[in-house]
Amino acid sequence: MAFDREEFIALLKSKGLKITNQRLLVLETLAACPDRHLTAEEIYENIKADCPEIGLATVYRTIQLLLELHLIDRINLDDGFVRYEIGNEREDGSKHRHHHLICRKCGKVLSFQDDLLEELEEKIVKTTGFQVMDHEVKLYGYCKECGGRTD
Amino acid sequence: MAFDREEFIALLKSKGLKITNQRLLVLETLAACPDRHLTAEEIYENIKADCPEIGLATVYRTIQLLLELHLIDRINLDDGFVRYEIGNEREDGSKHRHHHLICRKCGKVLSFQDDLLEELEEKIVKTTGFQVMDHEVKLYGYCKECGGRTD
DNA sequence: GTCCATGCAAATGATTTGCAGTATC
DNA sequence: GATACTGCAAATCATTTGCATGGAC
Repeated sequence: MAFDREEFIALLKSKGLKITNQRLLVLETLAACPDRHLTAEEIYENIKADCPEIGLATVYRTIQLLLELHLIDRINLDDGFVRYEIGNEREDGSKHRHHHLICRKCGKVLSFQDDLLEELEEKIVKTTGFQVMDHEVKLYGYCKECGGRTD
Repeated sequence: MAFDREEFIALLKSKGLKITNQRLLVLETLAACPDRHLTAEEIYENIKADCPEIGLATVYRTIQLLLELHLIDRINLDDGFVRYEIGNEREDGSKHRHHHLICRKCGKVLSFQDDLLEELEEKIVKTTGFQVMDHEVKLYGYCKECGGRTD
């Protein structure tokens, strides 16, 4: 899952958008690093290896496009950089966003999947009438390697 | 809780920091709107009513200071602005951060408190060895008033 | 009086935008 | 061949910083 080149091309076509090498490269770069969380600058640097003429503005414009197509997600780890990762919707189309464990010492980011929040979402609908469609969870702490806190 | 002027003054003194009107005003402004989530610019505009000579840079510097003192929290609702709110630690000093419900239609932000995540945190320690110290949860959806989704 | 804090203006840095050239359809 | 997309450079906008003045202790 995650990235199907033909599917992406078909999607672009169906929207009347052009298939360009740059668009393929940006999505491929994000698909190639499902565990890393790349900044726009990192995506740009990665692509420049294969395609030195690409411009940073194009990377930003493509990211915008991919966000609108719901192919990628934006993550903000509050380290001053916005990051992006390939999206993962469930077969039924509902979001199955995974969450992030952020190490306060080394900055490493681990991902985990958990649907524990469904219980919480139900509770919220009952008490506030707010309909929850999506959620984002960030957990801050210390990874196994960094262990002892140094706050 | 939330804001005690005398306590704040004592804290500044104990750190060798000076008590200035600007510092008091920034913290008072945040304490006065516990439910709103103000941007630096909004805090600045609010204070200018009482104290027109205050500079935006001072607001930013004071926010930085208050974050370091753990008196306020930073929230990022991904609307392009970073927001701040008065902190609320529990008596035992542990964090009791509340979470945010963000309406995709009107942009309203509701807060809620819930410790449901403690269960999840335990699970994470067991499976990954990651020690969770703090967490942040954002739930996106539609508030009671906006009801029907318009995605 | 000392030194920290402030205000202003200039600097920074991520992201965006205008525009002319280029590639896709 | 028309038009959407790209690359470049300039513009933008939140936030930070340098520096001289002002205020707290």
